[in-house]
Amino acid sequence: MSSVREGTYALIYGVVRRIPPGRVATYGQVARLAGLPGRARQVGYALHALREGDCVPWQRVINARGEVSARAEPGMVELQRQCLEAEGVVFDGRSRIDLDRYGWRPRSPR
DNA sequence: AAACTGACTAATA
DNA sequence: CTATTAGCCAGTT
Repeated sequence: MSSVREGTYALIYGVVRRIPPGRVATYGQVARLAGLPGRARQVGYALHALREGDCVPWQRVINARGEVSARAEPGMVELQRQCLEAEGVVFDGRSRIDLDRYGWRPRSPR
């Protein structure tokens, strides 16, 4: 069926799940790919609502500046960074990721 | 049902 | 580079 009126969050999770390991996507990019252009904020809120066990690689979503966005819970930023580094993503001296190099490019040869 | 709450971004100064 | 402004929507209380 067309028009499966899933919650906005479900659409977002669907996109995030497609981000391959070792790659990152920005909130705005995820929003656009989910068919929700301009709703980058909602992506962040959706990820915040995630629970363990949802199998969504939330760690691969970062902000447009190429950095891990600040979270409410302390320690989570470092956790996210560690998870990404474990996938091979490299942070520069200012804790930023080179989107030009690690940004996910859908429909593009790996 | 109204108010509150948030893991953002792009443009401008 | 930082600060400010405006646009954004849905799940919770």
